[in-house]
Amino acid sequence: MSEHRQPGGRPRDGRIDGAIAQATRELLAERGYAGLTVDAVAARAGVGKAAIYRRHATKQEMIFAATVHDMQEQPPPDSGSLRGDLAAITRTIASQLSTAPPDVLHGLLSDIHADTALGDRFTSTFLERERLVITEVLHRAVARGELAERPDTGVVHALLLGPIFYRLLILVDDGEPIGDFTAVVSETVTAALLSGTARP
Amino acid sequence: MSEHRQPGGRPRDGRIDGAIAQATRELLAERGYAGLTVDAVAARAGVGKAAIYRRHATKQEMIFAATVHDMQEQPPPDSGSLRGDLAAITRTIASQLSTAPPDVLHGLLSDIHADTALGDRFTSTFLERERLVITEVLHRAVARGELAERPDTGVVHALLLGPIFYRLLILVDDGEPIGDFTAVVSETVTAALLSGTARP
Amino acid sequence: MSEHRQPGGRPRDGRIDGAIAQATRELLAERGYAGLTVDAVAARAGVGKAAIYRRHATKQEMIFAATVHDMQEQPPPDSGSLRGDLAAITRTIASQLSTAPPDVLHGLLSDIHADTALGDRFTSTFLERERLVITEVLHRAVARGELAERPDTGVVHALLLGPIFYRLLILVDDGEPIGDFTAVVSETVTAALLSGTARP
Amino acid sequence: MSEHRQPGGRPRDGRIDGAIAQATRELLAERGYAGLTVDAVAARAGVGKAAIYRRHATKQEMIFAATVHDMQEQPPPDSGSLRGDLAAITRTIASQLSTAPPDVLHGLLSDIHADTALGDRFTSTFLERERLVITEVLHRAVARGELAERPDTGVVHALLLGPIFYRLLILVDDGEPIGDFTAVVSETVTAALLSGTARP
DNA sequence: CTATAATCGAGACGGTACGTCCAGTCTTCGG
DNA sequence: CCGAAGACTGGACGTACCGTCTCGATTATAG
Repeated sequence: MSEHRQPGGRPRDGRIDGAIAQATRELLAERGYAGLTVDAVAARAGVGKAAIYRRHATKQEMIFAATVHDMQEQPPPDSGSLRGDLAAITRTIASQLSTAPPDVLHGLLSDIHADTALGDRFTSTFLERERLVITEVLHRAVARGELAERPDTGVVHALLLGPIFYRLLILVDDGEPIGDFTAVVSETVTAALLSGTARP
Repeated sequence: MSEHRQPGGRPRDGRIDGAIAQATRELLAERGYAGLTVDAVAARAGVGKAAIYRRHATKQEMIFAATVHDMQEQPPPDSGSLRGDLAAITRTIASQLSTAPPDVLHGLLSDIHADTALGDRFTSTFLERERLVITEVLHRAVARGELAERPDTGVVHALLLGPIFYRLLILVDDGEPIGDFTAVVSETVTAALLSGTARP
Repeated sequence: MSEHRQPGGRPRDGRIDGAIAQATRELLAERGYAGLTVDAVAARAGVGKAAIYRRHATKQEMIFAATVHDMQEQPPPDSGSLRGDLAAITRTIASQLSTAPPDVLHGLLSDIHADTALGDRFTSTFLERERLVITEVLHRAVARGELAERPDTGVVHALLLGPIFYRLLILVDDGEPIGDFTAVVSETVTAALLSGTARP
Repeated sequence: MSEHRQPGGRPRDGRIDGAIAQATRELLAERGYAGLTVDAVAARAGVGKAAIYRRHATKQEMIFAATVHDMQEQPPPDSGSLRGDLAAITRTIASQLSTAPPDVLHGLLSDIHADTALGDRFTSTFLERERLVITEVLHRAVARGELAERPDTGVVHALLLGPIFYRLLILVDDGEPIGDFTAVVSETVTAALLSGTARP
């Protein structure tokens, strides 16, 4: 859904992309994922449906673009210790996951798993990037001498982010502040790694 | 959606409930969550749509009933140690989550979070039961003297089941056998609890 | 159900109106009034149901539009005598009523009397026009000097068209050719008017 | 739909027939022909649906029985003249047609023409009886010497009853009292017959 | 300065599914 | 067997929404 025109013809109006994204986010907040219709987005954005479909192949792509647009994970600055690096990662993920309501994230995940193309985009945009971040942090720990060998990235990935997802997307209405929880998670995984427990 | 019959009138045909549930499961497997239609379920089950809607208010309720029908978690038999109990829990959950394809579970979670009524049923049917299981296991560990005080159930809940969900529903296509992974998870959480790391 | 387009938007495809009307007429002929379904009309016309409901609020409106589309009665050319004018009217009505099978006309009348909006449209489209035709013909007769005063239009209306309706829609399967009968009717009414019998 | 029980088993409760008929008539008056449902009739009559279908093969038969149950035309007492006899017939028919609202009669006619079995019953119950009445009256007139030969019954039938139907079922909302109109009709037909106009 | 070409809002199009409503049948219980 | 109650199949209804297409009007670059 990009790279599409060389000269000739009227250029796309850049403001429209923003209007679509904003209308999408507003309507998701107002009516929920299931209640979102493309017609409503077009109306709210003051835009024709064709303008939307010229930019996004499906409704799901549109939502994807509008909600996760800039979630591009970067490895955290080296904090000097594995403990600090993992804590930074959990905090970042937790705050990103908190920006959208749970029903939107579930809807998105559902559509992602129903559509191969979107699934691949999701994997390469997020999961792959998360893997890289974790691999980098583990690499630092090995270089520092904190870890004797590099643990399996996939295991750490699930161990570290799984509880955050579960807490935010499944349990949802726990009263406790999420900050305390992320600290427990990173601390637990750090301890497991340092003690060699989390070795498959 | 239950207990609504006093005498008089033809009783519901119990076989129909089963036929609907089975047709739903078959079609979910064949066509995926998004491809499931109520008409197709009715046709496959050899049943009128009215019979379905007499039992389930919406398509989502029908799927919910058909897929999670008997997933009623029981506390595992006392294995004699916290380590053994937690390992049993992760194995059970992992095997239950593996029975349905990921797109079905995501679809269901999505619908659950889009519908308060369904969400409440989900919470009380599953999450609450999982909480009870975990609370019971932690209670045993305290009684045994393995733990000095009872940790927060919610934290352990997310710490234990989160990675399983993440691994099965988000990462999905990891080559490794899931059994090894569940062992790592339960081992990690056990270690954290015994060492007192997972205290909020 | 008309005059609703200012610029903007794709214009209605005029061919679709025709396709709907024709499919409706064909299916009425093939399956009868009771056997007509909107889905079948859409399928036969190669058209979506939405296109039908964009044009007609209900199935009945669709049938109404398809069957009585162009039945717009005009006063017959002045034949020079009341007798000739009335004969022309009965012939016209009889031939129009013969174009649709009786079950269609009864179904339509039934629906018309069940729905005020449709009833008003029917009245203004047909009955009013028939009244005008008859009034005009009676006016000519007065002008010619055939009649001393103008008889009540409603009485003549029922006296002239009632027998035709009854014969075609109620008795139905009389062997005699309808042409002979219309002649008798117009002759009878003419005689009654000229002799002053039909004066209330 | 009759003649069906010799000994054995519980006898039919005769009061039920009446309750069904009355509930049908009430609901027709309240909700119109199109709004009548069998369930509603059963509920109003305090009766099971089976009791209705044990007595009437279809909803239409039920309505037929409830509305036209006793409309059994008898030849009017000999008034001494064709004029008087025809006037009696039109008055009787007009008063019978006025007992049910027009939408009910149209609905019934529509269903009658959609269903051969009902159509035959209608024909033999009403049309045939009307024919007999008219034939008898014409016979009297011939015997009296008022008419030289017996006119075609079918023609007189349509000529006499057609205007009444048209006036009551099609035009409907004419302000004039129907009594005046029936007089005009019978007078017109009488004159036509006596003068020999209505000869095919 | 005109021609070409892609854009825009608006909204109609085919298709598909939803959830509702009845008709007519069947099944239970009790009388 | 009759009766009330109510579940059953089957199938149409009218609504909603998706993704596509068409219209007339705009707005750039290319010639």
